[in-house]
Amino acid sequence: MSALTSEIRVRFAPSPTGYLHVGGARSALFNYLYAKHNGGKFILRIEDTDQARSTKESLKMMISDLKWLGILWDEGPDTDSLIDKGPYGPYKQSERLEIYKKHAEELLARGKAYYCFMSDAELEAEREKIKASGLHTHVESPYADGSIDEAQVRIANGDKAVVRFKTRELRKDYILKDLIRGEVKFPSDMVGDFVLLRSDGMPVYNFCCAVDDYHMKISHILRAEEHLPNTLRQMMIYEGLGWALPQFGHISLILDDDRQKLSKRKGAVACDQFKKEGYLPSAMNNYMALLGWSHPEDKEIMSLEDMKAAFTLERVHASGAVFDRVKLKWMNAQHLRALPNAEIWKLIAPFLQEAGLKLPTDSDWQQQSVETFKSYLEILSDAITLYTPLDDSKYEIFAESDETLKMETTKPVLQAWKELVTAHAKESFTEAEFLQIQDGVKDKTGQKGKNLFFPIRVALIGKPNGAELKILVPLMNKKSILARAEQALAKC
RNA sequence: GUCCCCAUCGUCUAGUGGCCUAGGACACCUCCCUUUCACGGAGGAUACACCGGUUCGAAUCCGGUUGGGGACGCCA
Repeated sequence: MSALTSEIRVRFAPSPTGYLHVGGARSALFNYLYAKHNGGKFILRIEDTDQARSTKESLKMMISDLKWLGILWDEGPDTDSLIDKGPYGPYKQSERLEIYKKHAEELLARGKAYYCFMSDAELEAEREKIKASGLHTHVESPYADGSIDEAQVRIANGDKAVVRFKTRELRKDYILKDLIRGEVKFPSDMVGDFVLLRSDGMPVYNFCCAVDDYHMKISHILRAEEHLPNTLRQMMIYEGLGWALPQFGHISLILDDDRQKLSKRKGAVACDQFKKEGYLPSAMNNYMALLGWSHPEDKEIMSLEDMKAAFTLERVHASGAVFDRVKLKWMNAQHLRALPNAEIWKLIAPFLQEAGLKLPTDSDWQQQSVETFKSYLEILSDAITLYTPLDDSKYEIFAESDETLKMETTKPVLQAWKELVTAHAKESFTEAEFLQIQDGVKDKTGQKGKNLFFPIRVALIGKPNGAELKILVPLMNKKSILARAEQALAKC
């Protein structure tokens, strides 16, 4: 493959140890957008070498979250069967152990790595000693220059050893040309002799990451800034194995209000959580994209397609971004309200059902109700509060109605309201019919403005503020309106 | 502590030496629409961290200071 036609290949490489975090989702998004903008391939690789923490359940959750967001991959485990697809598999690191082993041996043979027999206790003691001395925190292994043959004999006899990369002879600066940060200079002693293979033979992150990126022909590595120091280790591995470096770009971190790395302790950070609260994937993507990237024409509300078309690394910037839930919510409302009413109903229906609300099933009513409540909907779960007053079994008079109920003028208004509704010949009300009754109440009692509307609204939805009465009443029927009027009256 | 990264309104950002008396969005305030609330519309307040250079000219380039963050694992 010539340099001119070389394909853009990027990857998202999560470890399946829990749900998908918004930070991870944003990394996945950027990779995806970069691939799609450039006609390249987006690969999903599973970093499951930490057997203690990786689970199949987590993998399934992760995949379902990615699927929900619509960030789909060209190579990697199939979304349903989890069976790998693509020419550079397997895509799960736990199935690539032979490859890592082979390259570790290569490094060992070249004198770039060594077996280290230090015990946990020895490492701990060494770290304490170094900490006291102040300088850096790298453990110096006494085994760095040991004979490999002798080490292998010890291992054959049952001793446990890790394979470490030897950094101490690499006295130089490594220059990374980061696509987002420009030139970054790492002194080689920034890292100590890091572990390649654990004592049980499982590879460690930096090693399999480098090996896989090479074998999977990854051209661009776009990942979060926290990986910047790892990049030095990976550069050393590439160099040790004589491989050409891919391009790197380190995206800023997503921060919490207190400017620390976003963490689950401060509220929802799992995509799944946002899904459950009723955020739309399109809004999530839109919001995440704008954390560190901007549209060339400053567009704010965008679809995935808009973003694919406009995404370039030149517009990704390097400073951290605070995750603002308020703006996310606003953005969700924008995406939601742009949808047709029937579509919105389909989205809120599961939330209403989950809340146990019994509501009319005819689609005209459903769409009309969406039209009525739309401007109050920010996230799908808001529908529950909005629709609850429409279910007779859930009707209650809220505390915020107290003031209205205490007004002297309220009782006569409610009595007149009840009388006129009773006199109404049909079970349902059109907007005009309601207006007529309302005028009747006005004439009978001489009340207008708040004195008129607040009591009626309380008798309708249990609180003085909310949607416009004339569009609310046509969503209700006579029987329930009357029952509610009784209840409100009883509280006067 | 050591190394690395970052630095424009409260927040997300535009800005790549003159178009900047710094633009947009969220949030906030005022007004309009509306006999409520929400939506929508119009307006307002609010920022180039600091100090030195370079330059005719600096938010933009360079150096330093300060502040914030990240990494220092047989986690990823």
